[in-house]
Amino acid sequence: MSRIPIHSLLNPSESCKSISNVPSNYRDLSTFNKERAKVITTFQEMFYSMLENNDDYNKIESLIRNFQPKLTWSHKCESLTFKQKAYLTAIIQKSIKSLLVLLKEKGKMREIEFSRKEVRKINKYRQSSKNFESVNIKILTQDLMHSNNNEFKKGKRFLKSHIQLLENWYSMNRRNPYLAENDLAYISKNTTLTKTQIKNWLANRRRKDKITEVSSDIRNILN
Amino acid sequence: MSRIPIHSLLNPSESCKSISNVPSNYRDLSTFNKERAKVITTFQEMFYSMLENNDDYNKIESLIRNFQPKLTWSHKCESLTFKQKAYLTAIIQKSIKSLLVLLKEKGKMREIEFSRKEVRKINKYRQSSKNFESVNIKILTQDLMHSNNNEFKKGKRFLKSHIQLLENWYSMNRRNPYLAENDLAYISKNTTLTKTQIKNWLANRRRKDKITEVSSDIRNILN
DNA sequence: ACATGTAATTCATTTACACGC
DNA sequence: TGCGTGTAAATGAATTACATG
Repeated sequence: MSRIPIHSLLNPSESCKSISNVPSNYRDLSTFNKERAKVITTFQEMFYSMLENNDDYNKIESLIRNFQPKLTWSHKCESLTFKQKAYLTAIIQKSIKSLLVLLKEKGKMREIEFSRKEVRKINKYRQSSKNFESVNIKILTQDLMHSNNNEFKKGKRFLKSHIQLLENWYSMNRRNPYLAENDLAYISKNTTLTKTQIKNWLANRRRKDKITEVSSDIRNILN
Repeated sequence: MSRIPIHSLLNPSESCKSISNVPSNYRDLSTFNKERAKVITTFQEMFYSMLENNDDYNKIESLIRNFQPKLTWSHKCESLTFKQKAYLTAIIQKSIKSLLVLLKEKGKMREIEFSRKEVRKINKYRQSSKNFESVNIKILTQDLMHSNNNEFKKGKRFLKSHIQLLENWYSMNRRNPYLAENDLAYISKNTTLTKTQIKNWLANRRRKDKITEVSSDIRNILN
């Protein structure tokens, strides 16, 4: 698995230097960077192991959330002014957000399963705010992009074996092709598909039948 | 031959109205538009007759170049400020450029049918020179202006009736699916396909048979 | 002119997601 | 909530065009 240079994503050392009022006591800043580098390394290991384990988005997100305070370590730097600390913190949090958005947009992750309400709120915001783009800093490197691991891209075909299983379930439940509790668990266990994917697949499958039924009706009328 | 609304492409009357400081003397502006409409009409006639005569790209380009001063007639409007004149001129020149780019990009133009040698020379040149775009040896063909009629786009499907005819010819000549003089004339007469298209189609058709033959051989071995 | 390789495009289909009931 | 429905985005096979030897 090719890796994002998370270090460069989250490491604000460049930004540190560009802070308007660099503290006279450089020792503190360098300590900050050194300590944070350790934290990032730990974070990175955990992050990638989660990706490799196909852990779900919620889990990864909570990892990131839990690491945020450690990553924004600046409050321990006593020689930094409040403003500088805030600035550093903001940079890192922005980077973290970018990381998530990026992963999602590039198909490396899928939508957080927000509540219905939240989803709508986010979409509204997305539509109204043109600043959304700027939150999503494109700090992306080629490495991440050329990895072919875009599991959650839109048209990405499911494995044939999974399709087979779904089709089997469907033909067996043709009379009432709607999921019961057990069904979802069963399919979920025997594939790597998420709950949403399974539901979507069935919705699309039902529609397909409907459409082809109609068109064959039309064909019969015409012939 | 259906025609592009060159008038609407080149006519900046809309833009005129949106000029920030519309001259107090409207007469001049309307004169400008009226006069220019005449020039555009003349231009249009010549433009289309060149297209119909299959004149080459250079010739058409020089027509356009020669007409530019007349089309950007604004310098004759005394009540317009210099800034306004410049603005009108810029609009029209932009439109003219757009016209050319449009014609090229929309597949309205195709390569001239050069001799074999010439084609290779051009391709060599094309590869070495990145400025080739501006040299551009393209001509426009007959009914190219019909907006849905991008005959020379690559993946554009032939008419079903034409395919039918070609397939019929092919199945009847399966033993020796190569064109004799008469064949070409026959197909040509009963379709709107060019000589090159027919030859290409047959080459692709022969290849298709070949491929599927091979794969059925393989299938037989495997079964 | 041809076989062949391959670029560019189209089209039907698959997956994902928004929205309203 | 789950569902039907509309539709966006991506895929992959097939089609057409063109380069080269």
